[in-house]
Amino acid sequence: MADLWLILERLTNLLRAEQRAGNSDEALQPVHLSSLLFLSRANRYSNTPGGVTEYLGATKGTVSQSLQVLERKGLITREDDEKDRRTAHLELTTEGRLLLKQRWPSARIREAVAGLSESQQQRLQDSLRDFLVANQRAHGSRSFDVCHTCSLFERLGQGQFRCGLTAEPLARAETEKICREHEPAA
Amino acid sequence: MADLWLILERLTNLLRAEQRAGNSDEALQPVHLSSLLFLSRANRYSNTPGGVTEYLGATKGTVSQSLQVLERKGLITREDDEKDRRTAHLELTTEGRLLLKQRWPSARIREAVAGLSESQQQRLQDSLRDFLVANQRAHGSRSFDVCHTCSLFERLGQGQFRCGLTAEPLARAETEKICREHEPAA
DNA sequence: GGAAATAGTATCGACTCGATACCTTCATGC
DNA sequence: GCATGAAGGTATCGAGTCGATACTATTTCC
Repeated sequence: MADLWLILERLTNLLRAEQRAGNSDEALQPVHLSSLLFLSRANRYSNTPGGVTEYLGATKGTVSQSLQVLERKGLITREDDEKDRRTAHLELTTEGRLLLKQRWPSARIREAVAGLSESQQQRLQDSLRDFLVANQRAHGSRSFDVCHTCSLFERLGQGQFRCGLTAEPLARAETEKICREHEPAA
Repeated sequence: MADLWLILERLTNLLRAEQRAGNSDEALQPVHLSSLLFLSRANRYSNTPGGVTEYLGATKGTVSQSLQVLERKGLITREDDEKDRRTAHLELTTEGRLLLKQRWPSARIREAVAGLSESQQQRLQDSLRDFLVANQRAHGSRSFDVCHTCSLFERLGQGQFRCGLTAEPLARAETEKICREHEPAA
């Protein structure tokens, strides 16, 4: 299956080039866009510098710098955690949200996907998910999936939900967000 | 199909983190690895600074610098073109070939793929190819495929081949390489 | 209450990256 | 021919990534 590796390689270069393109005014790097995207969907356990670090797979020093850039540009805000004073929670500003909406997904990617039939899109999505799951199994890496698909997610009935890890109640909106502690079902 | 974009995004971050990891001695950036990979498979029309530039989708200035780094590290050599004195052909040194062999594809990616069944692998490969073709159709971007699958490739019989674009004869080994001028069949 | 783990920042050097300016060499028109 | 423009590259600048190392402040564990 030597070809598969080549295709994966070509795909990443292509998507990355796509992310870099269309940077009219602000000089946003791919990593900035990815960070904004992650933060816009991360739940309260994950929207921290550490969460972004795990998601991107970079070192915490590097991510710390990138987040400072985003803050300086007015795209995110930082709010100290109430309980753990070492960390902080990052939220997109209105400006950050607008920028993300304009830039992601890129027009070119959107058009390329639109060029596929419904069934091709579904097959692509399923295949990629297979791959992510295989990678997660092989290396125990984080799955970074939405809260309510987690094996630790608990339905208490009457529209009440709870996280089995922290034992804290979860608001409905929260259950749709990405969690860094997500455990896929066996 | 909002999920598909998210998965693509997650995949690129993952693959990129993979490429960055496992940099023991040499501090090779993902872009360096991609360049080496491309050059190791590019035919004589494509193993130039311009070819790498198109493949990576970066600007020629940026690529020029990266190639200087690779040359300084002794991973590639440069040989002036005989006919067009403006350009040069880049080849991997023995050291470059060895390094590429060790680092690509990364052990983690290999293991993740190995965790998929034969049919899953095939489906993934087909799906990704669909996507690349769709992108190529939507934007007329280069397909960067191997010579002998090109619509301009000509079989002259008796093991003789020719490029319909340059009208030059092609050695058998050459027909297996990647060409920047590749045109997919309609 | 002290030691160790955790979350993050500060700083350094090599490198990416886009933009701009520039240099050769080739192609085209006349 | 020969000028003009196009094409392929390099040089340089500034902002930013990136890993490594060192550091600070908090929390957790015993």
